[in-house]
Amino acid sequence: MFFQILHQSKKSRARVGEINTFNGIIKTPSFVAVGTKGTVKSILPLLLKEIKTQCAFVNTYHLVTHPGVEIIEKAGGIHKYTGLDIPLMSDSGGFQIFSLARKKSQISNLKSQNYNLKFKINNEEKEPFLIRISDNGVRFRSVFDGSIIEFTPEKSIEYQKKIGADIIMAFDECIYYGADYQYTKKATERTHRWLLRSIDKFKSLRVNELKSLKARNKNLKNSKNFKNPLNKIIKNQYLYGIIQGGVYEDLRKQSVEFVVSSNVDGVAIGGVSVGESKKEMREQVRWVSGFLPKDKPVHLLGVGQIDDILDLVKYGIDTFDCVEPTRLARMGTIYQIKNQKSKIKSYNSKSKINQIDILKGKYRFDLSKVDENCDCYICQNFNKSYLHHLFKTRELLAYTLATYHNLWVMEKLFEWIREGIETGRI
RNA sequence: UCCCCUGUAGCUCAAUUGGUAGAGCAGGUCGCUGUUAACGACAAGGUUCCAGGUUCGAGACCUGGCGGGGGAG
Repeated sequence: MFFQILHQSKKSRARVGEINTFNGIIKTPSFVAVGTKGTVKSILPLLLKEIKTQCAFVNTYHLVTHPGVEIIEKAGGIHKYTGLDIPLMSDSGGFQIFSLARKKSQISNLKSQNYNLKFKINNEEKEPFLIRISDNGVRFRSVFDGSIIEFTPEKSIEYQKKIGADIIMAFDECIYYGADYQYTKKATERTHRWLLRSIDKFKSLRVNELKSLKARNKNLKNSKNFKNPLNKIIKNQYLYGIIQGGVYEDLRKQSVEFVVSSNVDGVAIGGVSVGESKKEMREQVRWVSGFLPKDKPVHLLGVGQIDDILDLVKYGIDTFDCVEPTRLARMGTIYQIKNQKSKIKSYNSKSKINQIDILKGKYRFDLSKVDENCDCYICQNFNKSYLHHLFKTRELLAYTLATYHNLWVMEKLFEWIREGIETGRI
């Protein structure tokens, strides 16, 4: 069974569960570390094991631009290619419609079908990375070499099949913040059509695979080492559909209903954390929370910050991917576990975790532990002054130490949350 | 003792033929939510070594100090 709920909270929609993949089990609620280009930046895969990171998130667009999906497939898939031997999810590339556009004006140009191939940033003409969105798909420019790449739902699925992550995403359009109702409706409906095409492609690839496997089996059956790998091949990837709908309640509800009723293995909520306020972001999740499936895992794309997570778990979110702990770590922001002895009246994530900026001058002479209340390798072995020093002198180890610690704290947070649900506190 | 070079922001350096000083780094503050991110934004910071002089006007030119570097004896 791909997903099962082990404990359902009576206080909220929060639940403790398990996602079963062929590369391991993910205990949920869980954090998904971001490893866009096939690496959780600055962290060796073996350290991820130590941190107990359960799952990582790679990006199809980035892997298509480099090194290309063919070579990953040839290497035996993303797990083998990268050494990331934990469950992996891949994003479809849909987020890049938002993130590579950068400028609203560029989207407006796209909307009005006047495709300016150049746009200005600081009076400098730039080639756009997002060239065109149409019903068929999207044309991007590679951030690696500027070459033009086309993404359609079919291609995204094909790419993701070759990459070989355990959980893959249907191709969607991450709608920019500030889009009007009309555009949001149009884009959301397009995402729905893309979902059906993603599912069709996903199925047909599976059928083809099955056929070729059966053919191969005929030759293999008599072999001594033969074990029936059919199941593994047939169900080695799971497909999630993505909910859009922007900041409009009715569109969000239409979207969740559409996605949940479609034949997917899990659902993801997209189009959040694109510049809206926290309140708006939570609202968008709340609107759909009552319609989320009970028998399928629910992923929230791109969230969260420490103080977002608990509330969203209560809305029924099982997994979260976010660059926050890893990016902040590289920028010198270190999570700190607050003194657990202090009385915590209302149980929330913020009351548990703090942030400090290790680059601040005051840490230069501070020999205290990076985090007094943390038992990770970093906190057992290094002090603030040393970490500050590594950052100020741009020593590469800085990024590794900080990322290790932040991911460790993230895992702690989710451990508390799972425990809290199991013991009825959440 | 003499000769040459030099002195501008905490540091390293800019500043057209003299038109009342700019940048990088450091220091400071802030930001980062499906990673174009070991990133980005902002603010602050100077009686241009001192004292005279030339000039409408000097960081630039002149004189004399003082400090630094180099060379010759």
